[in-house]
Amino acid sequence: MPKVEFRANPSPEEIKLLVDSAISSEALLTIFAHCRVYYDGRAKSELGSGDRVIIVKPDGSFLIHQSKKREPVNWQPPGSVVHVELREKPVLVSVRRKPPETLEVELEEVYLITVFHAEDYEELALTGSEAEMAELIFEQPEVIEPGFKPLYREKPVKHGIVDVLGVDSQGNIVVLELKRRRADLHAVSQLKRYVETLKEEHGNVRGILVAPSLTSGARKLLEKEGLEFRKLQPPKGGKKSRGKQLRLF
Amino acid sequence: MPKVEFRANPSPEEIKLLVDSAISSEALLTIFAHCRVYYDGRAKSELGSGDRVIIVKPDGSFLIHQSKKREPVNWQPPGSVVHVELREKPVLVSVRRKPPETLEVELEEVYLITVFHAEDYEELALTGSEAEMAELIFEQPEVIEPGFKPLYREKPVKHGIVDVLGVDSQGNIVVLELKRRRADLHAVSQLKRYVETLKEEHGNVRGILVAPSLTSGARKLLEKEGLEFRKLQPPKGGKKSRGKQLRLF
DNA sequence: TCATGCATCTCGGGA
DNA sequence: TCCCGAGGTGCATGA
Repeated sequence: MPKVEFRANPSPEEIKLLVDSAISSEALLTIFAHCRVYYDGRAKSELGSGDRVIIVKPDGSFLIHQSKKREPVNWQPPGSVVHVELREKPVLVSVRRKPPETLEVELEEVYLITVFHAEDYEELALTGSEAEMAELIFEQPEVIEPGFKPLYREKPVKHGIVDVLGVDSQGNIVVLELKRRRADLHAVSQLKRYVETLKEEHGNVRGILVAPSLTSGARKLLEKEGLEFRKLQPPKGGKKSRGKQLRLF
Repeated sequence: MPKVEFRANPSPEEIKLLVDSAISSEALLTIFAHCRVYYDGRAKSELGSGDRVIIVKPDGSFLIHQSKKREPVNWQPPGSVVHVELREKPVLVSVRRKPPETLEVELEEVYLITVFHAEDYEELALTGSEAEMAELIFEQPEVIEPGFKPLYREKPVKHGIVDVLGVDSQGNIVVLELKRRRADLHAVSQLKRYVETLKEEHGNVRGILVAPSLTSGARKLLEKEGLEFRKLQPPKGGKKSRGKQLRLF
Protein backbone atom coordinates (compact mmCIF):
# COMPACT_ATOMS: atom_id res chain seq x y z
CA MET A 1 0.00 0.00 0.00
CA PRO A 2 1.40 3.39 -0.90
CA LYS A 3 2.05 6.00 1.77
CA VAL A 4 -0.42 8.39 0.20
CA GLU A 5 -3.62 7.44 -1.62
CA PHE A 6 -5.53 10.16 -3.42
CA ARG A 7 -8.60 10.74 -5.55
CA ALA A 8 -9.48 13.86 -7.53
CA ASN A 9 -13.11 15.03 -7.86
CA PRO A 10 -14.65 12.10 -5.98
CA SER A 11 -18.38 11.44 -5.94
CA PRO A 12 -20.30 11.65 -2.64
CA GLU A 13 -20.14 7.88 -2.32
CA GLU A 14 -16.40 7.85 -2.97
CA ILE A 15 -15.96 10.62 -0.42
CA LYS A 16 -17.69 8.54 2.23
CA LEU A 17 -15.68 5.48 1.30
CA LEU A 18 -12.35 7.31 1.45
CA VAL A 19 -13.11 9.12 4.70
CA ASP A 20 -14.30 5.92 6.38
CA SER A 21 -11.23 4.06 5.20
CA ALA A 22 -8.94 6.80 6.51
CA ILE A 23 -10.64 6.70 9.89
CA SER A 24 -10.60 2.94 10.24
CA SER A 25 -6.97 2.67 9.12
CA GLU A 26 -5.93 5.54 11.40
CA ALA A 27 -4.57 7.49 8.48
CA LEU A 28 -4.25 11.26 8.18
CA LEU A 29 -7.04 12.56 5.96
CA THR A 30 -6.71 15.75 3.92
CA ILE A 31 -9.48 17.24 1.83
CA PHE A 32 -9.18 20.15 -0.58
CA ALA A 33 -12.68 21.47 -0.99
CA HIS A 34 -15.14 24.29 -1.46
CA CYS A 35 -17.20 24.18 1.72
CA ARG A 36 -19.33 25.86 4.40
CA VAL A 37 -18.63 25.44 8.10
CA TYR A 38 -20.86 25.46 11.19
CA TYR A 39 -19.57 25.26 14.75
CA ASP A 40 -21.39 25.19 18.06
CA GLY A 41 -19.88 24.58 21.47
CA ARG A 42 -18.01 26.86 23.84
CA ALA A 43 -18.90 29.54 21.29
CA LYS A 44 -20.75 29.42 17.97
CA SER A 45 -19.71 30.32 14.43
CA GLU A 46 -20.57 30.23 10.76
CA LEU A 47 -18.33 30.43 7.74
CA GLY A 48 -19.73 30.91 4.22
CA SER A 49 -18.61 29.15 1.05
CA GLY A 50 -14.96 29.11 0.12
CA ASP A 51 -11.94 26.96 -0.74
CA ARG A 52 -10.20 25.42 2.25
CA VAL A 53 -7.87 22.65 3.31
CA ILE A 54 -9.38 20.23 5.81
CA ILE A 55 -7.23 17.90 7.90
CA VAL A 56 -8.55 15.10 10.06
CA LYS A 57 -5.93 13.37 12.18
CA PRO A 58 -6.21 9.84 13.53
CA ASP A 59 -6.39 11.21 17.10
CA GLY A 60 -9.56 13.11 16.21
CA SER A 61 -7.93 16.51 15.72
CA PHE A 62 -9.77 18.39 12.99
CA LEU A 63 -8.41 21.47 11.23
CA ILE A 64 -9.91 23.79 8.63
CA HIS A 65 -7.40 26.16 7.07
CA GLN A 66 -8.07 29.17 4.90
CA SER A 67 -5.24 30.51 2.73
CA LYS A 68 -4.10 32.99 5.36
CA LYS A 69 -2.85 32.99 8.96
CA ARG A 70 -1.22 30.36 11.12
CA GLU A 71 -4.43 29.45 12.91
CA PRO A 72 -7.17 27.20 11.56
CA VAL A 73 -10.41 29.14 11.02
CA ASN A 74 -12.31 26.27 12.65
CA TRP A 75 -11.13 23.16 14.40
CA GLN A 76 -11.86 20.35 16.79
CA PRO A 77 -9.32 19.17 19.40
CA PRO A 78 -7.90 15.64 19.81
CA GLY A 79 -10.41 13.07 21.03
CA SER A 80 -13.22 14.29 18.81
CA VAL A 81 -15.08 11.72 16.73
CA VAL A 82 -15.73 12.28 13.03
CA HIS A 83 -18.08 10.73 10.49
CA VAL A 84 -19.61 11.51 7.09
CA GLU A 85 -23.31 12.05 6.45
CA LEU A 86 -24.67 12.01 2.92
CA ARG A 87 -27.38 14.70 2.92
CA GLU A 88 -28.06 16.89 -0.13
CA LYS A 89 -24.31 17.37 -0.01
CA PRO A 90 -21.77 15.24 1.88
CA VAL A 91 -21.19 16.62 5.38
CA LEU A 92 -18.24 15.99 7.67
CA VAL A 93 -19.42 15.93 11.28
CA SER A 94 -17.02 16.03 14.22
CA VAL A 95 -18.31 15.71 17.78
CA ARG A 96 -16.59 16.36 21.07
CA ARG A 97 -18.13 15.15 24.31
CA LYS A 98 -16.73 17.34 27.06
CA PRO A 99 -17.34 20.13 26.61
CA PRO A 100 -20.06 19.32 24.04
CA GLU A 101 -18.98 20.74 20.71
CA THR A 102 -19.99 20.03 17.15
CA LEU A 103 -18.32 20.95 13.90
CA GLU A 104 -20.05 20.43 10.58
CA VAL A 105 -18.44 20.91 7.19
CA GLU A 106 -20.77 20.94 4.21
CA LEU A 107 -18.68 19.78 1.25
CA GLU A 108 -20.03 21.69 -1.74
CA GLU A 109 -17.25 20.53 -4.02
CA VAL A 110 -14.32 18.26 -3.32
CA TYR A 111 -11.29 18.82 -5.55
CA LEU A 112 -8.99 16.25 -4.00
CA ILE A 113 -8.92 13.79 -1.13
CA THR A 114 -5.71 12.29 0.21
CA VAL A 115 -5.25 9.48 2.72
CA PHE A 116 -1.78 9.56 4.28
CA HIS A 117 -0.56 6.49 6.17
CA ALA A 118 1.95 8.51 8.13
CA GLU A 119 4.56 6.88 10.34
CA ASP A 120 6.29 9.13 12.82
CA TYR A 121 8.10 8.07 15.98
CA GLU A 122 10.01 11.27 16.61
CA GLU A 123 9.27 13.98 19.14
CA LEU A 124 10.31 17.59 19.04
CA ALA A 125 13.45 18.49 20.99
CA LEU A 126 13.16 22.14 21.95
CA THR A 127 15.52 24.41 23.82
CA GLY A 128 15.19 27.95 25.09
CA SER A 129 12.20 27.35 27.37
CA GLU A 130 11.40 28.80 30.76
CA ALA A 131 12.14 25.39 32.28
CA GLU A 132 15.73 25.72 31.06
CA MET A 133 16.01 29.17 32.61
CA ALA A 134 15.11 27.53 35.93
CA GLU A 135 17.70 24.79 35.44
CA LEU A 136 20.33 27.42 34.70
CA ILE A 137 19.44 29.29 37.89
CA PHE A 138 19.73 26.15 40.01
CA GLU A 139 23.10 25.32 38.43
CA GLN A 140 24.46 28.86 38.53
CA PRO A 141 22.51 30.83 41.16
CA GLU A 142 24.93 33.74 40.80
CA VAL A 143 23.19 34.70 37.53
CA ILE A 144 20.54 36.14 39.87
CA GLU A 145 22.95 37.69 42.40
CA PRO A 146 25.89 36.72 44.61
CA GLY A 147 24.75 34.61 47.53
CA PHE A 148 21.36 33.70 46.10
CA LYS A 149 20.25 30.17 47.05
CA PRO A 150 17.37 28.63 45.09
CA LEU A 151 15.40 26.18 47.26
CA TYR A 152 12.16 25.23 45.49
CA ARG A 153 11.01 24.91 41.92
CA GLU A 154 7.30 25.19 41.00
CA LYS A 155 6.41 25.64 44.66
CA PRO A 156 2.67 25.76 45.40
CA VAL A 157 1.72 28.63 47.69
CA LYS A 158 -1.69 29.81 48.84
CA HIS A 159 -2.72 31.59 45.65
CA GLY A 160 -0.70 30.04 42.87
CA ILE A 161 2.57 28.31 42.06
CA VAL A 162 5.89 30.11 42.46
CA ASP A 163 8.49 29.52 39.72
CA VAL A 164 11.53 29.58 41.98
CA LEU A 165 11.62 30.16 45.74
CA GLY A 166 14.92 30.85 47.47
CA VAL A 167 16.82 33.02 49.95
CA ASP A 168 19.32 35.81 49.45
CA SER A 169 22.63 36.34 51.26
CA GLN A 170 20.77 38.20 54.04
CA GLY A 171 18.37 35.31 54.60
CA ASN A 172 15.41 37.09 53.02
CA ILE A 173 12.90 34.97 51.19
CA VAL A 174 13.14 35.60 47.44
CA VAL A 175 10.46 34.84 44.86
CA LEU A 176 11.53 34.57 41.23
CA GLU A 177 9.08 34.84 38.36
CA LEU A 178 10.68 33.65 35.12
CA LYS A 179 9.69 34.71 31.61
CA ARG A 180 11.38 33.36 28.50
CA ARG A 181 10.37 36.48 26.60
CA ARG A 182 9.81 40.17 27.30
CA ALA A 183 7.84 40.40 30.55
CA ASP A 184 4.57 42.34 30.56
CA LEU A 185 2.05 43.70 33.09
CA HIS A 186 0.60 40.25 33.56
CA ALA A 187 3.98 38.90 34.67
CA VAL A 188 4.33 41.68 37.26
CA SER A 189 0.82 41.00 38.61
CA GLN A 190 1.69 37.35 38.92
CA LEU A 191 4.90 38.07 40.85
CA LYS A 192 3.06 40.57 43.05
CA ARG A 193 0.44 37.96 43.90
CA TYR A 194 3.08 35.49 45.07
CA VAL A 195 5.02 38.10 47.05
CA GLU A 196 1.87 39.31 48.82
CA THR A 197 0.88 35.74 49.62
CA LEU A 198 4.25 34.96 51.18
CA LYS A 199 4.48 38.28 53.01
CA GLU A 200 1.40 37.29 54.99
CA GLU A 201 3.22 34.42 56.65
CA HIS A 202 6.81 35.58 56.59
CA GLY A 203 8.48 38.91 57.15
CA ASN A 204 10.26 40.59 54.32
CA VAL A 205 9.90 38.95 50.92
CA ARG A 206 11.73 40.07 47.80
CA GLY A 207 10.23 39.55 44.37
CA ILE A 208 12.43 39.41 41.29
CA LEU A 209 11.16 39.27 37.73
CA VAL A 210 13.70 37.37 35.64
CA ALA A 211 13.37 37.90 31.90
CA PRO A 212 15.32 39.07 28.85
CA SER A 213 13.50 42.43 28.96
CA LEU A 214 10.47 44.35 30.24
CA THR A 215 7.65 46.25 28.58
CA SER A 216 7.39 49.92 29.53
CA GLY A 217 4.25 49.34 31.57
CA ALA A 218 5.75 46.37 33.35
CA ARG A 219 8.76 48.45 34.40
CA LYS A 220 6.53 51.19 35.82
CA LEU A 221 4.36 48.79 37.81
CA LEU A 222 7.38 46.83 38.99
CA GLU A 223 9.03 49.97 40.39
CA LYS A 224 5.83 51.19 42.02
CA GLU A 225 5.42 47.85 43.76
CA GLY A 226 9.01 47.71 44.98
CA LEU A 227 9.76 44.61 42.95
CA GLU A 228 13.03 43.92 41.15
CA PHE A 229 14.20 42.93 37.69
CA ARG A 230 17.09 40.72 36.67
CA LYS A 231 17.91 40.45 33.00
CA LEU A 232 18.38 36.88 31.80
CA GLN A 233 18.06 35.26 28.37
CA PRO A 234 16.62 31.74 28.19
CA PRO A 235 19.62 29.52 27.38
CA LYS A 236 19.48 28.08 23.86
CA GLY A 237 21.23 24.78 23.54
CA GLY A 238 20.37 22.13 26.11
CA LYS A 239 22.77 19.85 27.96
CA LYS A 240 24.47 18.62 24.80
CA SER A 241 25.15 22.08 23.45
CA ARG A 242 26.25 23.35 26.81
CA GLY A 243 28.70 20.48 26.95
CA LYS A 244 29.97 21.39 23.51
CA GLN A 245 30.33 25.01 24.47
CA LEU A 246 32.30 24.09 27.58
CA ARG A 247 34.72 22.06 25.48
CA LEU A 248 35.42 25.11 23.35
CA PHE A 249 37.10 26.85 26.29
CA MET B 1 -6.32 25.61 -14.81
CA PRO B 2 -7.69 23.17 -12.24
CA LYS B 3 -8.22 24.22 -8.64
CA VAL B 4 -5.75 21.62 -7.41
CA GLU B 5 -2.63 20.45 -9.24
CA PHE B 6 -0.71 17.51 -7.83
CA ARG B 7 2.30 15.34 -8.45
CA ALA B 8 3.17 12.05 -6.74
CA ASN B 9 6.80 11.12 -5.99
CA PRO B 10 8.35 14.17 -7.67
CA SER B 11 12.07 14.46 -8.35
CA PRO B 12 14.09 17.19 -6.61
CA GLU B 13 13.87 19.33 -9.73
CA GLU B 14 10.12 18.85 -9.96
CA ILE B 15 9.79 19.72 -6.27
CA LYS B 16 11.59 23.00 -6.84
CA LEU B 17 9.48 23.75 -9.89
CA LEU B 18 6.20 23.04 -8.14
CA VAL B 19 7.08 24.97 -4.98
CA ASP B 20 8.27 27.96 -6.97
CA SER B 21 5.12 27.91 -9.09
CA ALA B 22 2.92 27.75 -5.98
CA ILE B 23 4.73 30.71 -4.45
CA SER B 24 4.63 32.86 -7.55
CA SER B 25 0.97 32.09 -8.23
CA GLU B 26 0.04 32.67 -4.57
CA ALA B 27 -1.37 29.19 -4.24
CA LEU B 28 -1.61 27.09 -1.13
CA LEU B 29 1.12 24.48 -1.17
CA THR B 30 0.79 21.14 0.62
CA ILE B 31 3.54 18.53 0.79
CA PHE B 32 3.19 15.01 2.16
CA ALA B 33 6.71 13.94 2.99
CA HIS B 34 9.20 12.10 5.14
CA CYS B 35 11.36 14.89 6.55
CA ARG B 36 13.59 16.34 9.26
CA VAL B 37 13.00 19.80 10.72
CA TYR B 38 15.30 22.42 12.18
CA TYR B 39 14.11 25.64 13.78
CA ASP B 40 16.06 28.53 15.27
CA GLY B 41 14.63 31.83 16.43
CA ARG B 42 12.88 32.81 19.63
CA ALA B 43 13.70 29.26 20.69
CA LYS B 44 15.46 26.40 18.93
CA SER B 45 14.35 22.88 18.03
CA GLU B 46 15.10 19.73 16.14
CA LEU B 47 12.77 17.02 14.90
CA GLY B 48 14.08 13.70 13.55
CA SER B 49 12.83 11.82 10.51
CA GLY B 50 9.14 11.10 10.12
CA ASP B 51 6.07 11.46 7.92
CA ARG B 52 4.40 14.88 8.11
CA VAL B 53 2.06 17.19 6.28
CA ILE B 54 3.61 20.54 5.35
CA ILE B 55 1.47 23.53 4.43
CA VAL B 56 2.81 26.77 3.00
CA LYS B 57 0.22 29.51 2.63
CA PRO B 58 0.46 32.41 0.20
CA ASP B 59 0.78 34.84 3.14
CA GLY B 60 3.97 33.07 4.26
CA SER B 61 2.39 31.02 7.05
CA PHE B 62 4.19 27.68 7.28
CA LEU B 63 2.83 24.66 9.13
CA ILE B 64 4.27 21.24 9.83
CA HIS B 65 1.77 18.74 11.21
CA GLN B 66 2.42 15.37 12.73
CA SER B 67 -0.45 12.88 12.92
CA LYS B 68 -1.46 13.97 16.44
CA LYS B 69 -2.60 17.13 18.24
CA ARG B 70 -4.23 20.29 17.02
CA GLU B 71 -1.00 22.26 17.03
CA PRO B 72 1.68 22.15 14.34
CA VAL B 73 4.94 20.66 15.65
CA ASN B 74 6.85 23.43 13.90
CA TRP B 75 5.68 26.53 12.09
CA GLN B 76 6.43 29.99 10.81
CA PRO B 77 3.94 32.87 11.12
CA PRO B 78 2.49 34.99 8.28
CA GLY B 79 4.98 37.27 6.56
CA SER B 80 7.74 34.69 6.43
CA VAL B 81 9.48 34.09 3.10
CA VAL B 82 10.03 30.59 1.76
CA HIS B 83 12.27 29.10 -0.91
CA VAL B 84 13.69 25.72 -1.93
CA GLU B 85 17.38 24.84 -1.89
CA LEU B 86 18.64 21.77 -3.71
CA ARG B 87 21.38 20.39 -1.44
CA GLU B 88 22.02 16.65 -1.05
CA LYS B 89 18.29 16.59 -0.45
CA PRO B 90 15.76 19.32 -1.32
CA VAL B 91 15.31 21.69 1.63
CA LEU B 92 12.43 24.06 2.28
CA VAL B 93 13.71 27.22 3.96
CA SER B 94 11.40 29.77 5.56
CA VAL B 95 12.83 32.99 6.96
CA ARG B 96 11.22 35.59 9.20
CA ARG B 97 12.91 38.95 9.65
CA LYS B 98 11.62 40.33 12.94
CA PRO B 99 12.24 38.56 15.15
CA PRO B 100 14.85 36.65 13.11
CA GLU B 101 13.68 33.07 12.77
CA THR B 102 14.55 30.29 10.38
CA LEU B 103 12.77 27.05 9.66
CA GLU B 104 14.40 24.37 7.52
CA VAL B 105 12.69 21.21 6.33
CA GLU B 106 14.93 18.57 4.83
CA LEU B 107 12.74 16.60 2.42
CA GLU B 108 14.03 13.04 2.60
CA GLU B 109 11.17 11.68 0.55
CA VAL B 110 8.21 13.45 -0.99
CA TYR B 111 5.11 11.30 -1.50
CA LEU B 112 2.82 13.96 -2.91
CA ILE B 113 2.81 17.68 -3.64
CA THR B 114 -0.39 19.63 -4.18
CA VAL B 115 -0.82 23.20 -5.39
CA PHE B 116 -4.22 24.59 -4.43
CA HIS B 117 -5.46 27.76 -6.15
CA ALA B 118 -7.87 28.51 -3.35
CA GLU B 119 -10.44 31.28 -3.60
CA ASP B 120 -12.06 32.37 -0.37
CA TYR B 121 -13.78 35.66 0.32
CA GLU B 122 -15.61 34.69 3.49
CA GLU B 123 -14.75 35.55 7.05
CA LEU B 124 -15.72 33.71 10.18
CA ALA B 125 -18.79 35.02 12.02
CA LEU B 126 -18.39 34.09 15.68
CA THR B 127 -20.70 34.68 18.61
CA GLY B 128 -20.28 34.10 22.32
CA SER B 129 -17.25 36.35 22.79
CA GLU B 130 -16.29 38.62 25.66
CA ALA B 131 -17.07 41.61 23.41
CA GLU B 132 -20.68 40.44 23.26
CA MET B 133 -20.82 40.15 27.03
CA ALA B 134 -19.83 43.82 27.15
CA GLU B 135 -22.50 44.75 24.62
CA LEU B 136 -25.10 42.92 26.67
CA ILE B 137 -24.03 44.79 29.80
CA PHE B 138 -24.31 48.17 28.06
CA GLU B 139 -27.75 47.25 26.71
CA GLN B 140 -29.03 45.69 29.93
CA PRO B 141 -26.93 47.00 32.85
CA GLU B 142 -29.31 45.34 35.31
CA VAL B 143 -27.65 41.98 34.53
CA ILE B 144 -24.90 43.29 36.82
CA GLU B 145 -27.16 44.79 39.47
CA PRO B 146 -30.05 47.27 39.79
CA GLY B 147 -28.84 50.83 39.31
CA PHE B 148 -25.51 49.93 37.69
CA LYS B 149 -24.47 52.43 35.03
CA PRO B 150 -21.69 51.39 32.60
CA LEU B 151 -19.71 54.42 31.42
CA TYR B 152 -16.56 53.27 29.60
CA ARG B 153 -15.52 50.23 27.58
CA GLU B 154 -11.84 49.23 27.26
CA LYS B 155 -10.83 52.22 29.37
CA PRO B 156 -7.05 52.73 29.69
CA VAL B 157 -5.97 53.33 33.28
CA LYS B 158 -2.48 53.69 34.74
CA HIS B 159 -1.53 50.02 34.72
CA GLY B 160 -3.69 48.40 32.11
CA ILE B 161 -7.02 48.59 30.33
CA VAL B 162 -10.28 48.12 32.21
CA ASP B 163 -12.98 46.06 30.46
CA VAL B 164 -15.96 48.08 31.73
CA LEU B 165 -15.88 51.11 34.04
CA GLY B 166 -19.12 52.35 35.60
CA VAL B 167 -20.86 53.53 38.76
CA ASP B 168 -23.31 51.81 41.08
CA SER B 169 -26.55 53.22 42.54
CA GLN B 170 -24.54 54.70 45.43
CA GLY B 171 -22.18 56.54 43.08
CA ASN B 172 -19.24 54.23 43.76
CA ILE B 173 -16.86 53.58 40.94
CA VAL B 174 -17.21 49.99 39.69
CA VAL B 175 -14.64 48.03 37.67
CA LEU B 176 -15.86 45.00 35.73
CA GLU B 177 -13.50 42.31 34.49
CA LEU B 178 -15.27 40.09 31.97
CA LYS B 179 -14.39 36.48 31.16
CA ARG B 180 -16.22 34.44 28.55
CA ARG B 181 -15.21 31.25 30.33
CA ARG B 182 -14.54 30.08 33.89
CA ALA B 183 -12.45 32.76 35.56
CA ASP B 184 -9.13 31.77 37.15
CA LEU B 185 -6.50 33.28 39.46
CA HIS B 186 -5.10 35.31 36.61
CA ALA B 187 -8.46 37.02 36.09
CA VAL B 188 -8.64 37.95 39.77
CA SER B 189 -5.11 39.38 39.70
CA GLN B 190 -6.05 41.43 36.68
CA LEU B 191 -9.16 42.85 38.37
CA LYS B 192 -7.19 43.52 41.55
CA ARG B 193 -4.59 45.48 39.57
CA TYR B 194 -7.25 47.73 38.08
CA VAL B 195 -9.07 48.27 41.39
CA GLU B 196 -5.84 49.16 43.18
CA THR B 197 -4.88 51.57 40.40
CA LEU B 198 -8.22 53.38 40.58
CA LYS B 199 -8.30 53.39 44.39
CA GLU B 200 -5.18 55.55 44.36
CA GLU B 201 -7.00 58.42 42.71
CA HIS B 202 -10.57 57.88 43.82
CA GLY B 203 -12.15 56.81 47.08
CA ASN B 204 -13.98 53.55 47.26
CA VAL B 205 -13.78 51.35 44.18
CA ARG B 206 -15.70 48.12 43.73
CA GLY B 207 -14.33 45.32 41.56
CA ILE B 208 -16.65 42.74 40.05
CA LEU B 209 -15.51 39.66 38.16
CA VAL B 210 -18.18 38.80 35.58
CA ALA B 211 -17.98 35.26 34.24
CA PRO B 212 -20.00 32.05 33.88
CA SER B 213 -18.10 30.49 36.82
CA LEU B 214 -14.98 30.64 38.98
CA THR B 215 -12.16 28.21 39.73
CA SER B 216 -11.78 27.25 43.39
CA GLY B 217 -8.60 29.30 43.77
CA ALA B 218 -10.11 32.31 42.08
CA ARG B 219 -13.04 32.27 44.51
CA LYS B 220 -10.70 32.17 47.52
CA LEU B 221 -8.51 35.02 46.30
CA LEU B 222 -11.54 37.07 45.25
CA GLU B 223 -13.06 36.82 48.73
CA LYS B 224 -9.79 37.58 50.47
CA GLU B 225 -9.36 40.72 48.38
CA GLY B 226 -12.91 41.92 48.95
CA LEU B 227 -13.81 41.65 45.30
CA GLU B 228 -17.17 40.48 43.96
CA PHE B 229 -18.48 37.93 41.47
CA ARG B 230 -21.47 38.17 39.16
CA LYS B 231 -22.42 35.09 37.17
CA LEU B 232 -23.02 35.78 33.48
CA GLN B 233 -22.89 33.55 30.41
CA PRO B 234 -21.55 35.02 27.18
CA PRO B 235 -24.60 35.43 24.94
CA LYS B 236 -24.58 33.00 21.99
CA GLY B 237 -26.45 34.26 18.99
CA GLY B 238 -25.79 37.86 18.03
CA LYS B 239 -28.38 40.47 17.09
CA LYS B 240 -30.16 38.20 14.60
CA SER B 241 -30.62 35.29 16.98
CA ARG B 242 -31.69 37.54 19.82
CA GLY B 243 -34.35 38.92 17.48
CA LYS B 244 -35.46 35.39 16.70
CA GLN B 245 -35.59 34.47 20.35
CA LEU B 246 -37.69 37.52 21.18
CA ARG B 247 -40.21 36.51 18.53
CA LEU B 248 -40.66 33.18 20.26
CA PHE B 249 -42.26 34.89 23.26
C1' DT C 1 -11.52 15.26 36.41
C1' DC C 2 -10.01 20.33 37.90
C1' DA C 3 -6.60 23.93 38.61
C1' DT C 4 -2.61 26.35 37.29
C1' DG C 5 0.59 28.50 34.17
C1' DC C 6 3.67 28.21 29.80
C1' DA C 7 3.71 29.09 24.78
C1' DT C 8 8.65 29.97 19.02
C1' DC C 9 1.66 31.17 21.85
C1' DT C 10 -1.34 33.93 17.63
C1' DC C 11 -4.25 37.73 16.71
C1' DG C 12 -6.39 42.29 16.74
C1' DG C 13 -6.73 47.03 18.26
C1' DG C 14 -4.84 51.28 19.69
C1' DA C 15 -1.29 54.81 20.50
C1' DT D 1 6.48 49.77 15.85
C1' DC D 2 5.31 48.43 20.88
C1' DC D 3 1.90 47.48 24.30
C1' DC D 4 -1.97 45.15 26.06
C1' DG D 5 -5.27 41.55 26.58
C1' DA D 6 -8.51 37.93 24.41
C1' DG D 7 -8.71 33.17 22.80
C1' DG D 8 -13.82 27.99 21.04
C1' DT D 9 -6.78 29.53 23.13
C1' DG D 10 -3.90 24.34 23.28
C1' DC D 11 -1.02 21.81 26.21
C1' DA D 12 1.53 19.55 30.06
C1' DT D 13 1.65 18.72 34.86
C1' DG D 14 0.14 17.80 39.37
C1' DA D 15 -3.40 17.01 42.86
